Amino acid sequence: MPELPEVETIVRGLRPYLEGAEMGTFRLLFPSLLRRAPGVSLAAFEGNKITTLRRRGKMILVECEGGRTLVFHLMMTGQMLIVRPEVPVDKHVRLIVPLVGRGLELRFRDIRKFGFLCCLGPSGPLFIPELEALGPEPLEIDFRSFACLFQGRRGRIKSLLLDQRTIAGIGNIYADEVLFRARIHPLTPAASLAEEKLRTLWKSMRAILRLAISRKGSSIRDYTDADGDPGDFQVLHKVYGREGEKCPRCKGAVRRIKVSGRSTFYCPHCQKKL
DNA sequence: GCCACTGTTAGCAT
DNA sequence: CATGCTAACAGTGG
Repeated sequence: MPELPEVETIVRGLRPYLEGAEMGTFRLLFPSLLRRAPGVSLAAFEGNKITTLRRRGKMILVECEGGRTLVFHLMMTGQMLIVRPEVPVDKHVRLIVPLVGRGLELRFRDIRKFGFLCCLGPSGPLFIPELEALGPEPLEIDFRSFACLFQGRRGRIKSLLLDQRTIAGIGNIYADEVLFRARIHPLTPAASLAEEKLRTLWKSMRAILRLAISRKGSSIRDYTDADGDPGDFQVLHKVYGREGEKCPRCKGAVRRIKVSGRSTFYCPHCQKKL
């Protein structure tokens, strides 16, 4: 579930707990969490101090002294929790990282086991394709560059917004919300969008993501930030999950279709097909 | 119980 | 190469 706004919220919540903290002995409860593990040991991170927490797309980067970095991806159900050690460890906890001297630990919990962790740095790889292949950040890209993303592309606009190599961090919910705000039909061939429409799309993308971040993301299913705050952007979802409800703009009914195998909500009246 | 559905992505087919 | 489907997994709801 976590898309860019949720991951950004999680990172901001974790910062005060993690930056400057020394990591103790890792407990890896689900070894498959570790991706491309050969030659990489978590033990190399023990005793390292965390310097900086960053977000890239939907990934969380934990940068450590000594040039090592932990890259987490929450996929659909991953959670990063800061808890006291006496809090019971349930069966979905995949990794425990004690924070030395703080009476707390970081736990990676993930019901569906899709999430992963990559270790970068000395002795391990410096680059991983997951990170390198990522497209630009939606809140950093300028309009000119944004427009170029869709030139000569044959895909439908929603599919491309979801494609992390095209642009990073947008998932199913925000793709629908952005397209609704821009009044663009999700099946519109991306290359057919006129400059004016693309500018509207760019502005809508920025507005929706910024608003969602300010509301600490959307509380859906397993999501909460580090402090257990579920966020409240979901009440502002205009179309996502609202099949049959009235469009807030024209009062017509919100429709649901499949695009790239994903549930897609839109208003057929406001978002005309080209 | 069974089946359909779920917010992501890699990998394979086209 | 680019694009589209499906499986990977576990839980929930009809």
